[in-house]
Amino acid sequence: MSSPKKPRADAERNRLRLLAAARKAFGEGDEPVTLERVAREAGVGIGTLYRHFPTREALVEALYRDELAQVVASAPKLLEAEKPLRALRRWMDRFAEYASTKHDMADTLRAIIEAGTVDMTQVRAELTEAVQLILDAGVEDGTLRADVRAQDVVVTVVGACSMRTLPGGPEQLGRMLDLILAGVRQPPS
Amino acid sequence: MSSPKKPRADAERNRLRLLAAARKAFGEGDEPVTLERVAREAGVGIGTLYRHFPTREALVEALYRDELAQVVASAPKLLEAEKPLRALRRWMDRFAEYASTKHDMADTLRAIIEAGTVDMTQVRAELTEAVQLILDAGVEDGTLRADVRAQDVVVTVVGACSMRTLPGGPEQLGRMLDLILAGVRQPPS
DNA sequence: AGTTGATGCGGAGGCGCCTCCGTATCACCA
DNA sequence: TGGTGATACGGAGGCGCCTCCGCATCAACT
Repeated sequence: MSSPKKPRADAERNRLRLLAAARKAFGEGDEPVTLERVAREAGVGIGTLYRHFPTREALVEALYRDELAQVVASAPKLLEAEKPLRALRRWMDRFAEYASTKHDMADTLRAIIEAGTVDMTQVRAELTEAVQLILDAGVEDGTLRADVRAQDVVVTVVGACSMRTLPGGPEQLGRMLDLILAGVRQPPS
Repeated sequence: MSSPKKPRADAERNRLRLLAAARKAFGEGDEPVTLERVAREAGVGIGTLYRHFPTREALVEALYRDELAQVVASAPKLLEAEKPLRALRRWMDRFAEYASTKHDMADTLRAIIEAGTVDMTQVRAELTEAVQLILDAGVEDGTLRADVRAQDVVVTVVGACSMRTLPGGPEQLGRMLDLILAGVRQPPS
Protein backbone atom coordinates (compact mmCIF):
# COMPACT_ATOMS: atom_id res chain seq x y z
CA MET A 1 0.00 0.00 0.00
CA SER A 2 2.70 2.42 0.98
CA SER A 3 4.64 1.75 -2.21
CA PRO A 4 2.36 1.32 -5.19
CA LYS A 5 5.32 1.86 -7.54
CA LYS A 6 8.98 1.29 -7.08
CA PRO A 7 10.90 4.53 -7.37
CA ARG A 8 14.08 4.82 -9.29
CA ALA A 9 17.20 5.14 -7.20
CA ASP A 10 18.62 8.20 -8.92
CA ALA A 11 15.34 10.03 -8.55
CA GLU A 12 15.32 9.59 -4.82
CA ARG A 13 18.96 10.57 -4.59
CA ASN A 14 18.33 13.78 -6.46
CA ARG A 15 15.33 14.54 -4.35
CA LEU A 16 17.45 14.36 -1.24
CA ARG A 17 20.21 16.45 -2.76
CA LEU A 18 17.69 19.10 -3.68
CA LEU A 19 16.23 19.20 -0.22
CA ALA A 20 19.69 19.48 1.29
CA ALA A 21 20.67 22.29 -1.04
CA ALA A 22 17.39 24.06 -0.40
CA ARG A 23 17.73 23.72 3.35
CA LYS A 24 21.14 25.30 3.12
CA ALA A 25 20.05 28.09 0.80
CA PHE A 26 16.92 29.02 2.73
CA GLY A 27 18.75 28.67 5.99
CA GLU A 28 21.42 31.23 5.20
CA GLY A 29 20.30 34.49 6.68
CA ASP A 30 20.72 36.74 3.70
CA GLU A 31 18.77 37.20 0.60
CA PRO A 32 16.55 35.94 -2.10
CA VAL A 33 16.83 32.28 -2.93
CA THR A 34 16.96 31.49 -6.61
CA LEU A 35 15.64 28.12 -7.56
CA GLU A 36 18.29 27.93 -10.23
CA ARG A 37 20.90 28.33 -7.55
CA VAL A 38 19.37 25.57 -5.47
CA ALA A 39 19.43 23.29 -8.48
CA ARG A 40 23.01 24.16 -9.33
CA GLU A 41 24.14 23.69 -5.75
CA ALA A 42 22.45 20.30 -5.74
CA GLY A 43 24.36 19.40 -8.89
CA VAL A 44 21.15 18.96 -10.76
CA GLY A 45 19.40 20.56 -13.72
CA ILE A 46 16.66 23.08 -13.18
CA GLY A 47 14.25 20.76 -14.92
CA THR A 48 14.90 18.11 -12.32
CA LEU A 49 14.12 20.50 -9.54
CA TYR A 50 10.79 21.32 -11.10
CA ARG A 51 9.92 17.70 -11.67
CA HIS A 52 10.37 16.95 -8.02
CA PHE A 53 8.85 20.16 -6.77
CA PRO A 54 6.43 21.63 -9.29
CA THR A 55 6.34 24.99 -7.58
CA ARG A 56 8.49 26.97 -5.25
CA GLU A 57 5.89 26.43 -2.57
CA ALA A 58 6.05 22.69 -2.96
CA LEU A 59 9.75 22.83 -2.24
CA VAL A 60 9.44 25.03 0.81
CA GLU A 61 6.55 22.96 2.04
CA ALA A 62 8.60 19.78 1.80
CA LEU A 63 11.41 21.53 3.61
CA TYR A 64 9.32 22.54 6.56
CA ARG A 65 6.78 19.79 6.70
CA ASP A 66 8.39 18.35 9.79
CA GLU A 67 8.48 21.58 11.70
CA LEU A 68 4.94 22.32 10.72
CA ALA A 69 3.94 18.93 11.98
CA GLN A 70 5.48 19.86 15.30
CA VAL A 71 3.39 22.98 15.45
CA VAL A 72 0.33 20.89 14.80
CA ALA A 73 1.40 18.39 17.41
CA SER A 74 1.85 21.11 19.98
CA ALA A 75 -1.89 21.73 20.14
CA PRO A 76 -2.80 18.77 22.37
CA LYS A 77 0.20 19.44 24.58
CA LEU A 78 -0.74 23.05 25.11
CA LEU A 79 -4.22 21.88 25.90
CA GLU A 80 -2.96 19.69 28.70
CA ALA A 81 -1.06 22.51 30.31
CA GLU A 82 -3.46 25.39 29.87
CA LYS A 83 -7.08 26.30 29.69
CA PRO A 84 -8.44 26.25 26.15
CA LEU A 85 -8.53 30.00 25.69
CA ARG A 86 -4.95 30.43 26.73
CA ALA A 87 -3.91 27.32 24.84
CA LEU A 88 -5.35 28.75 21.66
CA ARG A 89 -3.46 31.96 22.14
CA ARG A 90 -0.26 30.09 22.76
CA TRP A 91 -0.79 28.00 19.71
CA MET A 92 -1.34 31.04 17.58
CA ASP A 93 1.87 32.51 18.89
CA ARG A 94 3.75 29.36 18.15
CA PHE A 95 2.37 29.31 14.69
CA ALA A 96 3.07 32.97 14.11
CA GLU A 97 6.61 32.72 15.34
CA TYR A 98 7.22 29.81 13.08
CA ALA A 99 5.65 31.49 10.09
CA SER A 100 7.61 34.68 10.51
CA THR A 101 10.95 33.11 11.33
CA LYS A 102 11.18 31.16 8.15
CA HIS A 103 9.63 34.00 6.34
CA ASP A 104 9.39 32.09 3.11
CA MET A 105 6.92 30.04 5.01
CA ALA A 106 4.42 32.88 5.07
CA ASP A 107 3.97 32.86 1.31
CA THR A 108 3.99 29.11 1.29
CA LEU A 109 1.25 28.94 3.85
CA ARG A 110 -0.84 31.31 1.81
CA ALA A 111 -0.31 29.07 -1.17
CA ILE A 112 -1.22 26.04 0.89
CA ILE A 113 -4.46 27.61 1.99
CA GLU A 114 -5.37 28.67 -1.49
CA ALA A 115 -4.11 25.64 -3.36
CA GLY A 116 -6.11 22.82 -4.75
CA THR A 117 -3.22 20.38 -4.68
CA VAL A 118 -3.57 17.22 -2.68
CA ASP A 119 -0.40 17.64 -0.63
CA MET A 120 -1.35 21.14 0.19
CA THR A 121 -4.84 20.19 1.18
CA GLN A 122 -3.44 17.77 3.68
CA VAL A 123 -1.36 20.35 5.48
CA ARG A 124 -4.37 22.58 5.57
CA ALA A 125 -6.43 19.81 7.07
CA GLU A 126 -3.83 19.17 9.73
CA LEU A 127 -3.79 22.78 10.78
CA THR A 128 -7.55 22.86 10.91
CA GLU A 129 -7.60 19.74 12.98
CA ALA A 130 -5.21 21.22 15.51
CA VAL A 131 -7.39 24.27 15.94
CA GLN A 132 -10.53 22.20 16.05
CA LEU A 133 -9.11 20.25 18.96
CA ILE A 134 -8.61 23.36 21.02
CA LEU A 135 -11.92 24.79 19.94
CA ASP A 136 -13.79 21.69 21.04
CA ALA A 137 -12.18 21.82 24.43
CA GLY A 138 -13.13 25.45 24.75
CA VAL A 139 -16.72 24.77 23.83
CA GLU A 140 -17.05 22.06 26.38
CA ASP A 141 -15.38 24.29 28.88
CA GLY A 142 -17.76 27.08 28.02
CA THR A 143 -15.13 29.69 27.27
CA LEU A 144 -15.14 29.53 23.51
CA ARG A 145 -17.95 30.05 21.06
CA ALA A 146 -19.49 26.96 19.54
CA ASP A 147 -20.39 28.57 16.25
CA VAL A 148 -16.91 29.26 15.00
CA ARG A 149 -15.35 27.02 12.40
CA ALA A 150 -11.76 26.00 12.87
CA GLN A 151 -11.10 26.55 9.22
CA ASP A 152 -12.12 30.16 9.45
CA VAL A 153 -9.75 30.69 12.32
CA VAL A 154 -6.90 29.05 10.47
CA VAL A 155 -7.38 31.07 7.34
CA THR A 156 -7.72 34.32 9.24
CA VAL A 157 -4.60 33.64 11.24
CA VAL A 158 -2.65 32.71 8.16
CA GLY A 159 -3.88 35.85 6.48
CA ALA A 160 -2.66 37.88 9.41
CA CYS A 161 0.69 36.15 9.60
CA SER A 162 1.31 36.45 5.90
CA MET A 163 1.46 40.22 6.08
CA ARG A 164 5.14 40.93 6.19
CA THR A 165 6.49 44.13 7.70
CA LEU A 166 3.42 45.38 9.48
CA PRO A 167 3.12 49.17 9.58
CA GLY A 168 2.68 49.02 13.34
CA GLY A 169 5.89 47.13 13.94
CA PRO A 170 6.37 43.55 15.09
CA GLU A 171 4.07 43.89 18.09
CA GLN A 172 1.17 44.50 15.79
CA LEU A 173 0.88 40.86 14.84
CA GLY A 174 0.39 39.98 18.49
CA ARG A 175 -2.41 42.48 18.79
CA MET A 176 -4.03 41.14 15.65
CA LEU A 177 -3.96 37.65 17.05
CA ASP A 178 -5.52 38.98 20.24
CA LEU A 179 -8.24 40.47 18.13
CA ILE A 180 -8.98 37.17 16.46
CA LEU A 181 -8.84 35.39 19.76
CA ALA A 182 -11.37 37.79 21.19
CA GLY A 183 -13.63 36.89 18.32
CA VAL A 184 -13.58 33.26 19.37
CA ARG A 185 -14.37 33.87 23.02
CA GLN A 186 -17.76 33.07 24.32
CA PRO A 187 -19.51 36.33 25.17
CA PRO A 188 -21.02 36.09 28.67
CA SER A 189 -24.24 37.72 27.48
CA MET B 1 1.93 74.93 -3.41
CA SER B 2 0.09 72.43 -5.48
CA SER B 3 2.51 72.79 -8.38
CA PRO B 4 6.08 73.16 -7.25
CA LYS B 5 7.23 72.23 -10.75
CA LYS B 6 5.59 72.57 -14.07
CA PRO B 7 5.05 69.19 -15.67
CA ARG B 8 5.80 68.56 -19.27
CA ALA B 9 2.81 68.21 -21.52
CA ASP B 10 3.79 64.92 -23.13
CA ALA B 11 4.40 63.36 -19.76
CA GLU B 12 0.92 64.11 -18.58
CA ARG B 13 -0.55 62.93 -21.86
CA ASN B 14 1.24 59.62 -21.59
CA ARG B 15 0.18 59.23 -18.02
CA LEU B 16 -3.43 59.54 -19.03
CA ARG B 17 -3.02 57.17 -21.94
CA LEU B 18 -1.48 54.61 -19.64
CA LEU B 19 -4.28 54.89 -17.15
CA ALA B 20 -6.84 54.53 -19.92
CA ALA B 21 -5.13 51.47 -21.33
CA ALA B 22 -4.77 49.97 -17.89
CA ARG B 23 -8.38 50.60 -17.05
CA LYS B 24 -9.38 48.79 -20.20
CA ALA B 25 -7.00 45.89 -19.69
CA PHE B 26 -7.86 45.32 -16.03
CA GLY B 27 -11.52 45.81 -16.77
CA GLU B 28 -11.78 43.03 -19.29
CA GLY B 29 -12.99 39.96 -17.48
CA ASP B 30 -10.47 37.44 -18.61
CA GLU B 31 -6.91 36.89 -17.75
CA PRO B 32 -3.58 38.06 -16.65
CA VAL B 33 -2.68 41.62 -17.49
CA THR B 34 0.80 42.11 -18.86
CA LEU B 35 2.33 45.47 -18.18
CA GLU B 36 3.98 45.26 -21.57
CA ARG B 37 0.57 44.92 -23.11
CA VAL B 38 -0.72 47.93 -21.25
CA ALA B 39 2.24 49.94 -22.47
CA ARG B 40 1.83 48.78 -26.05
CA GLU B 41 -1.89 49.48 -25.99
CA ALA B 42 -1.16 52.94 -24.68
CA GLY B 43 1.23 53.47 -27.58
CA VAL B 44 4.08 53.95 -25.18
CA GLY B 45 7.35 52.21 -24.34
CA ILE B 46 7.61 49.94 -21.37
CA GLY B 47 10.16 52.28 -19.85
CA THR B 48 7.65 55.08 -19.86
CA LEU B 49 5.15 52.99 -18.02
CA TYR B 50 7.64 52.23 -15.32
CA ARG B 51 8.68 55.84 -14.98
CA HIS B 52 5.12 56.87 -14.30
CA PHE B 53 4.26 53.86 -12.18
CA PRO B 54 7.33 52.34 -10.59
CA THR B 55 5.55 49.15 -9.66
CA ARG B 56 2.54 47.24 -10.78
CA GLU B 57 0.86 48.16 -7.51
CA ALA B 58 1.40 51.83 -8.11
CA LEU B 59 -0.48 51.53 -11.37
CA VAL B 60 -3.39 49.61 -9.91
CA GLU B 61 -3.50 51.93 -6.97
CA ALA B 62 -3.75 54.95 -9.25
CA LEU B 63 -6.47 53.18 -11.18
CA TYR B 64 -8.65 52.54 -8.19
CA ARG B 65 -7.80 55.45 -5.97
CA ASP B 66 -11.18 57.01 -6.64
CA GLU B 67 -13.19 53.94 -5.87
CA LEU B 68 -11.17 53.32 -2.76
CA ALA B 69 -11.87 56.88 -1.68
CA GLN B 70 -15.55 56.11 -2.04
CA VAL B 71 -15.21 53.13 0.24
CA VAL B 72 -13.49 55.34 2.77
CA ALA B 73 -16.15 57.98 2.38
CA SER B 74 -18.90 55.45 2.97
CA ALA B 75 -17.90 55.06 6.60
CA PRO B 76 -19.54 58.22 7.93
CA LYS B 77 -22.63 57.55 5.85
CA LEU B 78 -23.04 54.06 7.20
CA LEU B 79 -22.60 55.48 10.64
CA GLU B 80 -25.53 57.81 10.14
CA ALA B 81 -27.82 55.05 9.07
CA GLU B 82 -26.83 52.27 11.43
CA LYS B 83 -25.54 51.57 14.89
CA PRO B 84 -21.76 51.40 15.05
CA LEU B 85 -21.50 47.63 15.29
CA ARG B 86 -23.66 47.10 12.27
CA ALA B 87 -22.01 49.96 10.45
CA LEU B 88 -18.62 48.38 10.90
CA ARG B 89 -19.87 45.11 9.53
CA ARG B 90 -21.36 46.85 6.53
CA TRP B 91 -18.20 48.74 5.92
CA MET B 92 -16.17 45.55 6.01
CA ASP B 93 -18.52 44.02 3.50
CA ARG B 94 -18.24 46.99 1.24
CA PHE B 95 -14.52 46.84 1.46
CA ALA B 96 -14.40 43.11 0.90
CA GLU B 97 -16.70 43.26 -2.06
CA TYR B 98 -14.57 45.93 -3.60
CA ALA B 99 -11.33 44.12 -2.91
CA SER B 100 -12.54 40.88 -4.39
CA THR B 101 -14.28 42.30 -7.41
CA LYS B 102 -11.23 43.97 -8.77
CA HIS B 103 -9.19 41.08 -7.65
CA ASP B 104 -5.95 42.75 -8.60
CA MET B 105 -6.86 45.08 -5.81
CA ALA B 106 -6.26 42.40 -3.22
CA ASP B 107 -2.55 42.16 -3.96
CA THR B 108 -2.33 45.89 -4.29
CA LEU B 109 -3.89 46.41 -0.91
CA ARG B 110 -1.43 44.04 0.62
CA ALA B 111 1.36 45.99 -0.99
CA ILE B 112 -0.14 49.21 0.28
CA ILE B 113 -0.25 47.94 3.82
CA GLU B 114 3.28 46.66 3.67
CA ALA B 115 4.83 49.44 1.64
CA GLY B 116 6.93 52.28 2.87
CA THR B 117 6.11 54.52 -0.06
CA VAL B 118 4.49 57.85 0.63
CA ASP B 119 1.53 57.40 -1.70
CA MET B 120 0.84 54.03 -0.25
CA THR B 121 1.07 55.26 3.30
CA GLN B 122 -1.60 57.80 2.58
CA VAL B 123 -4.11 55.25 1.38
CA ARG B 124 -3.36 53.20 4.44
CA ALA B 125 -3.97 56.18 6.65
CA GLU B 126 -7.28 56.89 4.97
CA LEU B 127 -8.48 53.38 5.56
CA THR B 128 -7.42 53.51 9.17
CA GLU B 129 -9.18 56.80 9.62
CA ALA B 130 -12.42 55.38 8.27
CA VAL B 131 -12.31 52.50 10.69
CA GLN B 132 -11.29 54.76 13.54
CA LEU B 133 -14.37 56.83 12.94
CA ILE B 134 -16.67 53.88 13.37
CA LEU B 135 -14.67 52.55 16.27
CA ASP B 136 -14.95 55.83 18.14
CA ALA B 137 -18.68 55.88 17.69
CA GLY B 138 -18.88 52.35 18.99
CA VAL B 139 -16.82 53.15 22.04
CA GLU B 140 -18.99 56.09 22.93
CA ASP B 141 -22.01 53.96 22.33
CA GLY B 142 -20.57 51.24 24.53
CA THR B 143 -20.89 48.42 22.02
CA LEU B 144 -17.28 48.30 20.83
CA ARG B 145 -14.11 47.76 22.75
CA ALA B 146 -12.01 50.80 23.48
CA ASP B 147 -8.69 48.99 23.43
CA VAL B 148 -8.68 48.00 19.80
CA ARG B 149 -6.59 49.94 17.34
CA ALA B 150 -8.11 50.79 14.01
CA GLN B 151 -4.89 49.92 12.28
CA ASP B 152 -5.00 46.40 13.61
CA VAL B 153 -8.51 45.96 12.30
CA VAL B 154 -7.56 47.29 8.89
CA VAL B 155 -4.55 45.07 8.53
CA THR B 156 -6.43 42.01 9.70
CA VAL B 157 -9.29 42.67 7.32
CA VAL B 158 -6.93 43.25 4.44
CA GLY B 159 -5.15 40.05 5.32
CA ALA B 160 -8.42 38.19 5.24
CA CYS B 161 -9.55 39.75 1.99
CA SER B 162 -6.28 39.10 0.27
CA MET B 163 -6.72 35.36 0.49
CA ARG B 164 -8.01 34.47 -2.93
CA THR B 165 -10.06 31.33 -3.45
CA LEU B 166 -10.85 30.39 0.10
CA PRO B 167 -11.07 26.64 0.71
CA GLY B 168 -14.48 27.11 2.27
CA GLY B 169 -15.92 28.87 -0.72
CA PRO B 170 -16.99 32.49 -1.07
CA GLU B 171 -19.10 32.52 2.08
CA GLN B 172 -16.05 31.88 4.15
CA LEU B 173 -14.85 35.43 3.83
CA GLY B 174 -18.09 36.64 5.37
CA ARG B 175 -17.63 34.33 8.31
CA MET B 176 -14.06 35.50 8.75
CA LEU B 177 -15.21 39.08 8.86
CA ASP B 178 -17.81 38.09 11.44
CA LEU B 179 -15.04 36.62 13.49
CA ILE B 180 -13.02 39.81 13.39
CA LEU B 181 -16.09 41.83 14.15
CA ALA B 182 -16.78 39.68 17.18
CA GLY B 183 -13.30 40.49 18.36
CA VAL B 184 -14.09 44.17 18.34
CA ARG B 185 -17.33 43.91 20.27
CA GLN B 186 -17.44 44.97 23.86
CA PRO B 187 -17.85 41.89 26.01
CA PRO B 188 -20.66 42.49 28.57
CA SER B 189 -18.53 40.96 31.34
C1' DA C 1 25.30 -10.08 -20.37
C1' DG C 2 21.83 -8.11 -23.60
C1' DT C 3 17.46 -6.10 -24.71
C1' DT C 4 13.92 -2.94 -23.98
C1' DG C 5 10.28 -0.10 -22.26
C1' DA C 6 9.67 3.01 -18.62
C1' DT C 7 11.31 6.65 -15.96
C1' DG C 8 14.07 10.52 -15.03
C1' DC C 9 17.47 14.11 -16.60
C1' DG C 10 19.19 18.52 -18.46
C1' DG C 11 19.10 22.87 -20.19
C1' DA C 12 17.62 25.78 -24.04
C1' DG C 13 14.14 28.87 -24.71
C1' DG C 14 9.87 31.59 -23.94
C1' DC C 15 7.73 34.92 -20.99
C1' DG C 16 7.06 38.75 -17.86
C1' DC C 17 9.29 42.02 -14.75
C1' DC C 18 12.15 45.74 -14.25
C1' DT C 19 16.56 48.76 -15.13
C1' DC C 20 19.49 51.60 -17.56
C1' DC C 21 21.01 54.93 -20.67
C1' DG C 22 21.57 56.98 -25.31
C1' DT C 23 18.40 59.76 -27.84
C1' DA C 24 14.47 62.76 -28.68
C1' DT C 25 11.43 66.29 -27.14
C1' DC C 26 9.94 70.06 -24.61
C1' DA C 27 9.74 74.69 -22.41
C1' DC C 28 11.90 78.68 -21.50
C1' DC C 29 14.75 82.59 -22.49
C1' DA C 30 17.30 85.70 -25.50
C1' DT D 1 13.08 82.15 -34.13
C1' DG D 2 17.12 79.79 -32.37
C1' DG D 3 19.63 77.96 -28.60
C1' DT D 4 20.04 75.25 -24.43
C1' DG D 5 19.45 72.73 -20.32
C1' DA D 6 16.05 69.94 -18.26
C1' DT D 7 12.91 66.38 -18.72
C1' DA D 8 10.94 62.36 -20.70
C1' DC D 9 11.03 58.57 -24.09
C1' DG D 10 11.97 53.88 -25.91
C1' DG D 11 13.38 49.48 -25.93
C1' DA D 12 17.32 46.34 -25.52
C1' DG D 13 18.94 43.44 -22.17
C1' DG D 14 19.45 41.04 -17.68
C1' DC D 15 17.18 38.10 -14.44
C1' DG D 16 14.25 34.58 -12.49
C1' DC D 17 10.36 31.50 -13.32
C1' DC D 18 8.74 27.68 -15.57
C1' DT D 19 7.90 24.36 -19.74
C1' DC D 20 9.05 21.19 -23.01
C1' DC D 21 11.23 17.46 -25.22
C1' DG D 22 15.23 14.84 -27.09
C1' DC D 23 18.49 12.00 -24.74
C1' DA D 24 20.37 9.21 -20.93
C1' DT D 25 19.77 6.01 -17.36
C1' DC D 26 17.64 2.56 -14.89
C1' DA D 27 15.73 -1.99 -13.70
C1' DA D 28 13.27 -6.00 -15.02
C1' DC D 29 13.12 -9.84 -17.71
C1' DT D 30 15.51 -13.40 -20.91
